[in-house]
Amino acid sequence: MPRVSEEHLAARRRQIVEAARRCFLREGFHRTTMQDVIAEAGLSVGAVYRYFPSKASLISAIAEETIGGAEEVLDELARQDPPLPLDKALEYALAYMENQAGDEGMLRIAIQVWGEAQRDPALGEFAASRYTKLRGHFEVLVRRAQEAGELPADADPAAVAAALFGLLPGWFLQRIITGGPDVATYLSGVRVLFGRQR
Amino acid sequence: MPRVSEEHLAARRRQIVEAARRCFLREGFHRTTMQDVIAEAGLSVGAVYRYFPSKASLISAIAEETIGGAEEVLDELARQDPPLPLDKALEYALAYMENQAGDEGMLRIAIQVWGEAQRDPALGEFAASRYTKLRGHFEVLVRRAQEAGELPADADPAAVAAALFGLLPGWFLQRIITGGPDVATYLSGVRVLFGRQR
DNA sequence: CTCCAAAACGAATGCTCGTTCTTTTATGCG
DNA sequence: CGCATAAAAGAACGAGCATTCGTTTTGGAG
Repeated sequence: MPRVSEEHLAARRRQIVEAARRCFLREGFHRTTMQDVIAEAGLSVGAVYRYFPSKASLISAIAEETIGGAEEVLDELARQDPPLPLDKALEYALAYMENQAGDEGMLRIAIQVWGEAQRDPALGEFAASRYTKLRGHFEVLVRRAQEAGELPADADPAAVAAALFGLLPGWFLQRIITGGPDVATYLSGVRVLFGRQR
Repeated sequence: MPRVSEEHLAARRRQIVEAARRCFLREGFHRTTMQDVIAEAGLSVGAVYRYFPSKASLISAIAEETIGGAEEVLDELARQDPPLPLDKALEYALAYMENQAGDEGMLRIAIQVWGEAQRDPALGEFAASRYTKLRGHFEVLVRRAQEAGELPADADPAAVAAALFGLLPGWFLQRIITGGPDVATYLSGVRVLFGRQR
């Protein structure tokens, strides 16, 4: 099997990442063994190690997928023209979160990444930069809301973005840990706090 | 050393828990070994296993401490008379969080507990019930705010409480992962979203 | 059709770690 | 003062794990 097509290589890689995702979802990073991932992928030790030199590299790949999904959504959100009012934007973002909060969703993995990021410096830096970028998308929205007169012009966009952004993990943590409120209920609570139109 | 005093037993237990806390903070649950905790406590294997029958039980004890700290604060918050306006209450709660968000703080451990709670059913149920209780304290505050006319009487107190509560992890996650905004900045953003007085 | 290198395989390795268990120490009571 | 016993010690065990590496398979170039 020499020099196989690029597509073949990419497909194998996906096959392994998907297997890892299922395993990590089921058992968490530390309880899933390489053997678990290998068996789930239906491959051999050697095959998997050809694509990922270590378990940590597999975890990184999964972290990338997790954050990448949210990034796509928030990126599109920030691009909407005309810009969505902030509460609609929040609704849009939370709709994605609700999708990913189930047993199969990426958010359970995101929570594990946070834990891991605290002790794996490489993952820590990666997470820091990507989450900062994520928040940046909200900052764009806030600026546009200011231009539209929806928010006071003298407000600090970064601060408002941080508050809005915080409402996302604020929701799905409660959802995943406590079985908390659904998005509609949560949003109704947010809107009450927001005064009225915002 | 038979039948030693209650205080001695309690002190030994604390000694072990404190050692574990330091280790877990430094290396996370999975990278700290029992040997690490034992060495940090300056005790022997046998001594530690007399107080905690397993590593999981040590993790549970730490989880208890972590959540217990927040519980005390929010409990007191809900009892304040006259009740604090919601933004002041948030400020109060966030002040505690800021205290615990540093390298030595319990919030880093809380994040690990979330990951663990997803795969250890006992810890999962424990976290679910305790976090629900935590949110309940905010619900009390919301009801009182409604009585004071600070919020519309027809709002769902549980929903508003969830939104407020979500702002806490929303802050310290950003802080710990991305080095995010300090509490004052975050609060300023929250207040902008809140319209004005709320 | 041949041949070779890339790809896949999987047995073996070596280490780490949680836990057990036997032995030693030390305390308070009689 | 010494005995009974709780507490502490720490050597040893055994399972589980990530990773290595020598071997086998296989696709495609010539």
